[in-house]
Formats: sequence, structure tokens, C-alpha cells
Amino acid sequence: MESQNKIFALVDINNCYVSCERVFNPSLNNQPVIVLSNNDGCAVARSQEAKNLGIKMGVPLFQLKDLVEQHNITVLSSNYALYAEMSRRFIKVLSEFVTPQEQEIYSIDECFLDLTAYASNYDLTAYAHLILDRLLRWLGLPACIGIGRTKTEAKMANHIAKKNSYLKGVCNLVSMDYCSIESLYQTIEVSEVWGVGKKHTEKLNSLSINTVLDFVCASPLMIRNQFSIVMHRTLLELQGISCIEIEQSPKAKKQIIASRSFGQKVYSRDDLKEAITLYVQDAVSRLRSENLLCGCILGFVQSNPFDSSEPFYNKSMSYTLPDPSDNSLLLTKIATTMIDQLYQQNIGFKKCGVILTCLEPKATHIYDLFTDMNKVKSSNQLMDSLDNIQNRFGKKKIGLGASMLPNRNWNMSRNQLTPNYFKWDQLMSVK
DNA sequence: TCTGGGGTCCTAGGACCC
DNA sequence: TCTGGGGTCCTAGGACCC
Repeated sequence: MESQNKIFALVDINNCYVSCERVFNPSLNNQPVIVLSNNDGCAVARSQEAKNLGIKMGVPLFQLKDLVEQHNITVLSSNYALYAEMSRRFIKVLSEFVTPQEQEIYSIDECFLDLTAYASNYDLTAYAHLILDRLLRWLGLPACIGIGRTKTEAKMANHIAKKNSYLKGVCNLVSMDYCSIESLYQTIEVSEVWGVGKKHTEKLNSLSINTVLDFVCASPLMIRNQFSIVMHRTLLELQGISCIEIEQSPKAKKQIIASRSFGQKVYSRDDLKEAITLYVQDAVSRLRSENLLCGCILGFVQSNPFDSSEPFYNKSMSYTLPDPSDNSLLLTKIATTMIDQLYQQNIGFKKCGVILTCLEPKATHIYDLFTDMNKVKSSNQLMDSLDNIQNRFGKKKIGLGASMLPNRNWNMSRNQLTPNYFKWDQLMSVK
């Protein structure tokens, strides 16, 4: 087994939405700026100056009113078309530094790079500065780069780069001596670790794990027992054992969500139906643009979760389509029928939406199931193939394995697995 | 009186991320 | 009065089957 030492980098645009706005409006430079969410409800991006004023992520605008007036903060509605375009350019610039296999588009403003192959020919810190320089000169976007042995470590390094201006945007934990890392980790709260959220922070604190250093020194076995396998992986990653690989992007979506909060409470069934109809159109157009089919549709309605004077009403319904479809009329009909079921009088609805579970259309052709299987040479590869098939079919499980290879060993000739061997509905455990 | 057990599938809910 | 939207993954528990 190869267990090569890897080196990952995380490139992250600083204050992404605000930085994008500043490219086209330089008068915003050095000013406190916030960008709002869809309905202008709350702050989803803040400039450094705004962060310095104590404005937190996700705070509703009405709570910021005084601060905005007091400090003359510029408040902008979001312009997602602009951010998407800048993101596209950002990814393009990075693609000139690594091969496509070495680049993972993680989010609108973040890319992971696998720099393993460059370590022998380059000083990676200098290489990272080169990347930052080009992003700034070509796009006008400021960014930071963290470098580590694993993706989680690269994330941590990125955080350190952002918080310590003397690093000039690059933190390379791979080349840093352990004492320096230790003293840095001692000052960072465990909540900053990628994968450690609010709830886990509380629990970790109760176990006397408060800093990143505390966490890195914890026993993986104890963490596995107290938390889930995800947290276990996070710890191993911070200890330098790479568990999360670069993923070839873009990956096919597993679900598509379309939902909005209403500006005011909605009491009418027809209004809900009208809204859900729009969301289905939106979801289906995204479904088609990715060349996917919907296997299952879920509709949900909610009252206002912030209103403590009323119980929170939160209901959903799902329907598995007998045949995967991207027919918007059909899906709209199903969704509005669901609204009829979910609707209740005298409830002030604040939000509704649909979730489509996606399938890849070509997987509905039985022969495609076997293209992977025919290449299988080891049990690991078999598991991968099963995963692939399972992914294509959503969460339905497929009983291959024993039933597929009764009383035979793994060395059997693969071409005996002809498509005729199985019946369609034996493969899918769907009614 | 003692009342199986292993497996699958589905759903709801929780936690995290940006 | 006003509180985002779009995602992924994991787990517990119930129904059901043989």
C-alpha cells in the first residue's frame, strides 16, 4: 500500500463577496462593508473593517442598525452572478499552477491544491506567494494560502495565515518546526478546526479540550468513542495522517434544494402553492442543466423558528418516483399536492421549499452498471464499484456481493458477469 | 415462566460546511 | 416589524422480513 507523504494547500479568497465588490468599486477599499443575504435579511460577508467592529457572520440587519449608522458602514445586497464569475476566474488562475487532478474546487471562494509533486522542485512557500501575487495582479482579489500534510491541516494553516499579518498571506506548516506549531496551536480555540462546530466545541470543552493543541494531543480512540467517525478522521488529519483526498470536481450533485423565506408570514394555501411552483421550476432547471434526473422529491413547510410565542411547525413529505424524471409539470403537480397535505389553517408559514434527490440518467441503463464491475480486480476495487453504483442510484442499497458471486472466489474471470445474468429489479431493491 | 436474531430499508433529526 | 440558502454526511430507531 502506498502511504506517501502528501502536501496540500488551501487557497481562500479573503472576505470573498466584499473583495469582489471592491474590484469594481475601489471606493469601498479600507471602508467597513457588509454584504447581505438573499432577502437582505442578514450579513453574510464582512470586510475586515466590519469584522473589527464586531459584526458576526449571519447577524440580522435590524440588529446592526445602530452600528451601521454610527460607523457609516456600506451595506450591499448580494450579487451572486458577479461572485460566480469572479470565482470562475479564480479557479482558472489556479489551474495554471497545478494539473486538473491536483485541484479541487471546494466552494465559491476556496480551492484545495495537491502540491505533493512540486515539493522537490519548489520552495512551496515561495510558490504560494507566486500564486497570491498573480491572483492579486490579474483579478484584484486578495487571498491566503495554508499548506499542510492533510486537508484539515491546510485549513488550519490558512486560518493562521489570515490571523497573522507577518506571514504575508502564506502559512506553511510543513516547513515549520514543531515548537512553533505547538505555540500557535496553543493560542487557537478548538472551534476553529475544520469540522468542529458549536455543539462539538461544547462537548470538547467539557472534556477539557479547549485549544487546537489540546485536541491534537487527544487520543483518537477516545474521540472515536465520544464522537463519530467524522471527528475521529478530523483528529487523525490534524495529527498528519491524510484521510481525505482531493476530489475530482465538479462532482455530480446528490440533491438540489430550492427554498426561500417569506418576507411576511403566509396564511393562504394558494400562496404556498404558488411559491412552491416557482421553486420547483428553479430546481428542475438546475437539474436539467446538470443533466440529471429526479428520483425522489421532498416538499417542506415551516413556520417562524424564531417566534417563541408559537410552536415551531415543520413538516415534510417525500415521494419516490416510479421512473426518474425531469418533467417539471409532473414534479410541480406532486409538490403542490404535497402542499395540500402539509398545509394547516392558522399557521403563519415563513418558509417552504423542495429537495430533489438526483440520479444520473445514464445509470438507468443496465449495461452501464457493469462497465465498472468488469474492471474489478480486488475487493477494494469491488467496494469502490459498489459505491459508484450506489451513488448513481441515490441512497437505495444494492445487494451485490454475495448474491453476485455465489460460491466463487475473486479470481474468477470478470467477463462472466454478463448483463443477462441479472434481472433489473433484482439489482434495485425498489418496489 | 421462559417469547429470536440478523439483516435491510426508510425516515427524522442532528451536525457540520460555505 | 425585520433573522439566508445550498449542500454533505452520520446516527438512531422503527418497520418489516425470514
